[in-house]
Amino acid sequence: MYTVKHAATLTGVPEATLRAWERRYGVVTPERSPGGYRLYDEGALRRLSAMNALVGSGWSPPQAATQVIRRDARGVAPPAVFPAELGDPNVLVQVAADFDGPGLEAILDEAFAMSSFERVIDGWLMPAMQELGSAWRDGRLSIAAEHFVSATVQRRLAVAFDAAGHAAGAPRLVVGLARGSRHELGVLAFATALRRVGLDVLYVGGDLPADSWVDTVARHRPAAVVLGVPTAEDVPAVRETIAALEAAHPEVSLHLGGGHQDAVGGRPTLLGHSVGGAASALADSLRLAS
Amino acid sequence: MYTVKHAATLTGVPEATLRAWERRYGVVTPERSPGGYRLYDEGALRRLSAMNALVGSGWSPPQAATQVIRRDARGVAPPAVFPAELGDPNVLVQVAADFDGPGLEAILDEAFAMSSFERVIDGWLMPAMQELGSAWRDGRLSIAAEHFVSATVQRRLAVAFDAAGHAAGAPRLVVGLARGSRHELGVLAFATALRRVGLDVLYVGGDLPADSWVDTVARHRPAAVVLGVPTAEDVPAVRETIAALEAAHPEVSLHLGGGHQDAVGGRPTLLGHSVGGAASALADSLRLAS
DNA sequence: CCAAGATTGTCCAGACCTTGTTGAAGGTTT
DNA sequence: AAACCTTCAACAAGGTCTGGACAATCTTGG
Repeated sequence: MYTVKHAATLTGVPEATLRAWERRYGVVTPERSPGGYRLYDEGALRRLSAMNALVGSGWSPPQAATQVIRRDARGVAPPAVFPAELGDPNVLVQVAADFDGPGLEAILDEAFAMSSFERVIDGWLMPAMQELGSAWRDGRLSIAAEHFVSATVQRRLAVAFDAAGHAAGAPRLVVGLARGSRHELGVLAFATALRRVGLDVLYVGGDLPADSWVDTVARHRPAAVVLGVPTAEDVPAVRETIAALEAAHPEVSLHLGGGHQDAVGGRPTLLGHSVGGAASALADSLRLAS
Repeated sequence: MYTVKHAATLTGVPEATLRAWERRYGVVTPERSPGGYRLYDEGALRRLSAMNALVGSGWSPPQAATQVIRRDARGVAPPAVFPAELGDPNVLVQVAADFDGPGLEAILDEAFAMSSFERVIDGWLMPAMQELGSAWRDGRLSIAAEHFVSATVQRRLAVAFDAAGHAAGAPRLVVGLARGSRHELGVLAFATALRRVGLDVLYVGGDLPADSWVDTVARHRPAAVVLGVPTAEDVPAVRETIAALEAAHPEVSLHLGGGHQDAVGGRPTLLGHSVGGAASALADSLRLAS
């Protein structure tokens, strides 16, 4: 149990505001000590952080409070809370089960308000999508539910990618997936992170045949190419694409990302599994090279 | 719920005008906060946007208002907005050839500023995408270029879909593609148009197997199901999905859209090839039925 | 074609609402 | 005693309310 001051530092909301939110919107009703001191528990803190995140991303306070209360009443825990800790990846599974569109939007708002884009992707979104995938494999979730969430998340990432804007004059990269490969989510997140470190990213999407990769590289002369390897089934097509690119453009530097990057082998650099880290490392190496 | 200022920025209509339209023509009657502040919901915003579009294309305000009100009350489609000159569909082919990202963004901005969403889709975007496809078939364009443009356009549509918002309480629809079907562009545009006529749209994306369609319908009991048939290859999977749905949920009404809707046959309603017209016709029939 | 009248977007003033924050007066904890 | 907490009142900014007013524009009758 935490006192007001403690709660204020943990949530980042000033004490007075904490009390005002309680009085005006009833977003929490903390226990009281024998002497009348507020005592916040973890749940209260979670709600306050959630409210703070929503308000921070533009929701009006009463709206944010209603949202937080409504969701809490239904037992869906908000994703993120404390400074260091991003939330439980399972929340996505729960909104997915309910096909709760507005709830999903709120959760994404909260999550992205909570921390940097890169941290949210690495620390929460990708694990949560993993969890979603295994919920589907376990039969806890229909594929339609998984689809619904993926589609919404991908739309959100698309917005982020567009918002990250163009960087003319910076080293150029071509980013996408090999023929047959369609799980764009991770590679789109990575493309966004690359834009955010100031690179000029050409995103070609999924399912691009090897000879098209060759054409694209011939035409744009990128400083580097990034291929996603989201599933084990993608490995052969990725190898094929790499072979074609190495034959036609031996000078271009190849990089692999995604869950099955290690299974590919060969010369390409492996980017690892941290979107943020990989993006800045790649930017550094390209800037050094140029 | 949005305050006046928010509503003004979202609809592009100045606050004072918003109030005047309410006072003079009663085009909306927003809820009020306890303190008397106007609170606009999604439906109000849609009506205001519609009115703004009509006024912008030359209608007198009272006419526009009665039109908007009548459509909302009876589910009747708004008349076609003025024949504003939409651009040459070939421009897309040209930016595609150059992989000109910023240029493409600019073209899309311009197009969507030109007229209503529906008109831009029907009168420009879909023809332009057709043109793009045939440029690729003729070898005038690499598949990578086609990909690049499709991916960008789809992101733009995703943003529009999210911006169209939720309509709680309205008839619900499930919209998506059958197993193996992956050309989401048209169906996503249609889903957006459906939201814009005030329906509660659950968009499930592409590549959804027949039994998942059945599950989704069982869970959400939509008033109608919309399946896209973008290519001739999709026909068998669409038939399979229809058969499964008719077996499990004979009461739900099925609708087909997309370029190859005619090839499917059977009982489902054909939506035709105009996004705007089909959306309001569908809204009309659902509202009559309920 | 012009003048009278209606319409429409915009603006204004003074009152009221919303919300984060501050302060005073006093109780609690250690 | 020092540090912390309580409530309640009040405040400053920023936003919004109403109702009227006004210039520009459109419509209408002559």
